[in-house]
Amino acid sequence: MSSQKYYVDAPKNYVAVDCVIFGYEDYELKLLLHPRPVEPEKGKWALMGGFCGVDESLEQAAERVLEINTGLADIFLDQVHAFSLPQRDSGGRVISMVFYALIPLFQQDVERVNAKGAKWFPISNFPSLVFDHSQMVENALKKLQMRASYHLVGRELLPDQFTLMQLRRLYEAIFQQELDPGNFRKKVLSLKVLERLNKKNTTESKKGAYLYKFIPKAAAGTERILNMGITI
Amino acid sequence: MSSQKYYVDAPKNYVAVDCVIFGYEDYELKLLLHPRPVEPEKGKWALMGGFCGVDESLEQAAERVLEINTGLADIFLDQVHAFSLPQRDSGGRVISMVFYALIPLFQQDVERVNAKGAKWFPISNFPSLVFDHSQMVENALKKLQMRASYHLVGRELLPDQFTLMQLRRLYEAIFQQELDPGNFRKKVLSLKVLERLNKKNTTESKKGAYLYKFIPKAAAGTERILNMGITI
DNA sequence: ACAAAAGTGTTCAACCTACACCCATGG
DNA sequence: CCATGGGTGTAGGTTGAACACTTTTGT
Repeated sequence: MSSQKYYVDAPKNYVAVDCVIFGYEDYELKLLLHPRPVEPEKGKWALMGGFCGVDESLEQAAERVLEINTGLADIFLDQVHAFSLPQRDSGGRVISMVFYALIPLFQQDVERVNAKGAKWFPISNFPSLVFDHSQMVENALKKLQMRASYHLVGRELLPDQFTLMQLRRLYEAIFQQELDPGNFRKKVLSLKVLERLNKKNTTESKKGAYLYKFIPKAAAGTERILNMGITI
Repeated sequence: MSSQKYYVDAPKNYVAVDCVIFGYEDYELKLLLHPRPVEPEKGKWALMGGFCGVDESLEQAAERVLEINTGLADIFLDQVHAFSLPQRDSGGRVISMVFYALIPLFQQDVERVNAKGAKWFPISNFPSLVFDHSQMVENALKKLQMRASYHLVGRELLPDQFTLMQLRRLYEAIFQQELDPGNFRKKVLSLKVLERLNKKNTTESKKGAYLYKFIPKAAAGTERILNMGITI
């Protein structure tokens, strides 16, 4: 079927994906950047990206970019926005689909990440980026906040087992604001998507805090809205 | 700058836009479809679409498609999702960006719309569509519902002046559920984005209802969330 | 008179917010 | 003993859902 040539006269474009890669460490939301490996603007800080081949979907292209740069597969990915102003890339007319990815930082392939000079930056303080990549980050963060106010996002960013304090600190990092510990606990537990384990973590507090894990998606009840007051 | 040839070896793809065009009439949300004008699948019901040229953004391409088919410019457009499975279009590998558009139905160019057999269908009952277009409609409706629960969308779909009943009927059409007249009125007015005029519409009720209009965006206060209970 | 929509008010439950308070323990 | 986080409880305000009630007028 695709051997037929229906659209021979139609224009073709370069199509790329750019990945806004989020991780969480040291109570901070982080962003993975690398020095752009190709001209133009070679060497300047940029999002990781690549062209979309003719036999792969945009999602597959983004997975490929992630796998090459972090060694990780099976990563949460979500479309953010397509950037397509004809002059956005000084190297040519490239339509770029932005994805954001959520990476469990502790299980990354550190050597591969470091190999080409990639670095994690705190979301609150990262260098200026090539082209429209800064705007891509801004859009991606908004979309992540949106998602985080509807779904608990810890599953993709935290270890399998975690304390409620760790989950709260993650949310504080995502929304850049402090949250009331007691209220956060009650709200999150009311969602009934966490299971308390019979273990305690005593490294981060004297008393020790119960560890929780996410109920497997299939078994989880209907998730409810988490009202984090995001108005767009 | 774009005369430089940086990306000569990179793959190129056909890129298209498809528009999910929403209108509102007779207390129903409607969808504009036309018989697909080209092979393959020529003649079957489809969204209006077109290829993205090398000198225009995706948004400009969508505006062009809209202008050609409805005669309207300056239409509200919002990106929905990019569909890019390699086999999604049996005519070739086309990456398609879906937009939804909100059209003030009463000011459309009826002749132009009818010229190529286009028709408005109620959102609750439209024919099956080519390729993945049905899924595009589904995604677009969800996105519209999302937007409508954050922003009052009447500005793009209703006449300049309208009654609160008309606005409520619009929301009932978008969310496919009845809304309490009293509560809707209170909620909407509390947003402080409507201005009551000293005129009444007496064609839809015996008593007559005040007409309202949207406060111009610049002068409007900060819009607040309209909680229509949408969980995604 | 009656039906239908306009417009206002009231009640109850649910929820969010801001705290206070006790518990456990490592230093 | 005291600072820190763990965990529970509570008082007050806000909001949404359901619904009662009065007003107005065309038929």
